[in-house]
Amino acid sequence: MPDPPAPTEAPRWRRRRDARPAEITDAALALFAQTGFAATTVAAIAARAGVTKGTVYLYFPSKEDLFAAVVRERTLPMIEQGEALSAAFTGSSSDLLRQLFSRWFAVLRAPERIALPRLMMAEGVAFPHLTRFFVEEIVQRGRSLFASAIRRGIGAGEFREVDPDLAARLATAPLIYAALHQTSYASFDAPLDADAYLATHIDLFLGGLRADS
Amino acid sequence: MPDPPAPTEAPRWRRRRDARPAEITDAALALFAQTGFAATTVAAIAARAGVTKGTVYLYFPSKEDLFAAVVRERTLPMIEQGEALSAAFTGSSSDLLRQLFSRWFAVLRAPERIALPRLMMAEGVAFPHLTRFFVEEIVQRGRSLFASAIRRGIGAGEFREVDPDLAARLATAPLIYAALHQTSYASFDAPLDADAYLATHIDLFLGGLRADS
DNA sequence: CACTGATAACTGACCGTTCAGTTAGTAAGT
DNA sequence: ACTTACTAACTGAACGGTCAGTTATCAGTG
Repeated sequence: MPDPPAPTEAPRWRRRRDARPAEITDAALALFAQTGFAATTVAAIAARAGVTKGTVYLYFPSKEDLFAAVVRERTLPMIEQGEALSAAFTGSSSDLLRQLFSRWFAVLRAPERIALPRLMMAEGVAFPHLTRFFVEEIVQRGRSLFASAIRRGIGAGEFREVDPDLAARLATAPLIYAALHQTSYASFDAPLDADAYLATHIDLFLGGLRADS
Repeated sequence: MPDPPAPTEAPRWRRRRDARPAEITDAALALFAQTGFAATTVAAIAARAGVTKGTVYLYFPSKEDLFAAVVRERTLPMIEQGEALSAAFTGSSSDLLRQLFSRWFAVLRAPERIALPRLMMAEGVAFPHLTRFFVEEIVQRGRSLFASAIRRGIGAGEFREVDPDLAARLATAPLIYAALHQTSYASFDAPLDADAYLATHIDLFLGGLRADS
């Protein structure tokens, strides 16, 4: 005869309404980062979050909305952190840029952090609303951070007269590109000494920006 | 009574064995560039090429092989062209770099050209074989092009002593990133003056590389 | 030049599978 | 006993890939 459930047996599941959304977005981020949006199934996200597919749809109306929630949740803090650093900084503009470079690069090199920019770049075409949000709230604000630092340096006579927006784009591109490269190509490419890369970038960039010659 | 087929009536289709593969890869590139690999259906590619799905499978064993064919066909010529330019160049290393920057950027900014790097970055994880090919035959060879020019400049005392490979990565990143940005974000971002961007990059980069101070 | 197979390029209907999203019912919590 | 978080089985649509049949083309024949 079949055993009756032992009294110590754990329940098949628990009701944890408050914890679910974060667990689901965590799982979604991890899987999106690994395999992309289209190639990740909702069932797989659910499984990783320890629930079933139906539960995902209790908290998020669609796979796309889940994606949007992940992007909003996981990218904004990064920007806000940078803005706080910048606002509080009192040293030279070169040093501020050095700080920004290092912090950003450290963050971006984490596979789960660069994943969202990569996803937006790769599969964003299908989600114009989300892309608009991402560009306005992340890309532009991130760039402004660097542009302000450069403008500050020009004002102080520390840097040459250059267009701060262009210079900011040029400052950030190698950081972002290297992070993208790392997740996509690194395993087939020659190894990259990330610290040396960053140091050389800072060196060349600040060298090109310096007010002399 | 039914009309007999008029003698001038065009046949429903033509047998054009030689032309098909190129027509199919053309159509595939256009659609992959627009919507990505996963989101593009073989039927849509076939329709754009003026055939039906079955025909696509007469020429390419699978959708993935079709993708591989597109990548191989459309990226290699770009590299070979750059290598030819570099080999024939006789001026200063700064001028060679200026040339390489301009040529590459012009090519990369064409939406259909940057599409493949973007696709490899975005969906390459699913195709390790293809990614290896792409990295070894395109990414590395492209970088070597710039590294050689930089090494040449260092040898001639024109540039500072820097790691040529790192510098080459830093030289190309802004070009590639801007091209990626253009196809993904540009319609939601502030407009970018591409010529000024390129000029500023050349200016800052060569400024940072110059052998003095 | 007209006719006639023979050949292979091409079609289109079909199949098996996968997956986003739905829902009727079950069990945890109170 | 009542509410609701959660499950699991289901649906309908889409897609990659296949294949039996159709038709354009052409060499060979008279």
